[in-house]
Amino acid sequence: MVGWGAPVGMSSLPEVIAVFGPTASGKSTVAEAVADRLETEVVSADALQVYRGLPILTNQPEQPTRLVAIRSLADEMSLADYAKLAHAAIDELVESGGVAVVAGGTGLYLRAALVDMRVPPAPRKGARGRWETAYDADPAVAHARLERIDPAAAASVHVNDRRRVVRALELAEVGASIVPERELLWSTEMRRPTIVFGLVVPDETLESRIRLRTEQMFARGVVQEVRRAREERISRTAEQALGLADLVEYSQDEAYKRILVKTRRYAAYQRKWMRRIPGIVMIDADRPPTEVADAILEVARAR
RNA sequence: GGCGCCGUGGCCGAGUGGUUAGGCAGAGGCCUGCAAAGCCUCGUACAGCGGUUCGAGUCCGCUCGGCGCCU
Repeated sequence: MVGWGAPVGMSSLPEVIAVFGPTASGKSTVAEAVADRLETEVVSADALQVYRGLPILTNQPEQPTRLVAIRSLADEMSLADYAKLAHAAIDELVESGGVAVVAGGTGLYLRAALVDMRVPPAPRKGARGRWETAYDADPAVAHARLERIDPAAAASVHVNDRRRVVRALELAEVGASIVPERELLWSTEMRRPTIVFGLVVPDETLESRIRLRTEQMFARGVVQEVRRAREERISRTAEQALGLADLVEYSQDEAYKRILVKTRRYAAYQRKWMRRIPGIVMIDADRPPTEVADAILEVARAR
């Protein structure tokens, strides 16, 4: 990958092996196989699998995986929280076993796990609500205000982007900025020696896997799962789980269709991320997971 | 066979004489504490043919297709 080289003639592995790919590409199974062979564990980089209570809907892996089911549905999650936990998990695995396997579905989370992005501070108490109110009163005025106190931020955040205008204002107010001093999101400066693999699956294969998985979700009882989960408070972040709203607002048949459409869209989104990850090594994943895992280990060792 | 209704871009769906409806899907881009999210950009379609008109998706006729009702 970058920043380090293996001694010539020696077979050595990077400290972190990351696996990324679109939903239903077989990420978790492959990652588990890789981890098994290396006698280590998988650290999940998935914004929704962190929640407990929706194992079917969020397609949580069967094998115990780090950072899966660690939060209750009432909790909010954030990039900064995740990054801290991910770094700790990776460090622990590397220190004890020499290598950690990171498997991601959420592009941003995967990047945050691998790179040391300096995530700007959390909003001060009340700041978020205050700026949201201001924004709702008049977006143009809010944006103009941002322009005065943080021109760079104003230039990079569109007036219609409520979330970011609000976030930028919270930060500008305390002297920070939503605009990073250094581009780290796409940086090749990893925290540790790392190699990232991208699972490549043909369109038709992905489509049929998505269908199969969605059908299985229903067969396994997502409807009941969601109904039960809905009885309690669900945080704004957990609320975004794909299908969570559809399953209560629409008939089962209609919900199935919507989930299919959204899952496809999500897969396309992940593929875009995949293409942009610097230094990513594409691996043909249109074959049994164990073979994919072998291919990954082979490439990783050759580095 | 007769009568009536309908036929809009991949889908849904406004529009009844004179600027681009809109939504969803799709494509491209952005993204630094909500990322399975959010934001930006991108579509000249009106079943076909003919007619009326300065001008028709919008009016008239015929044809085709669909639905309904009646003999």
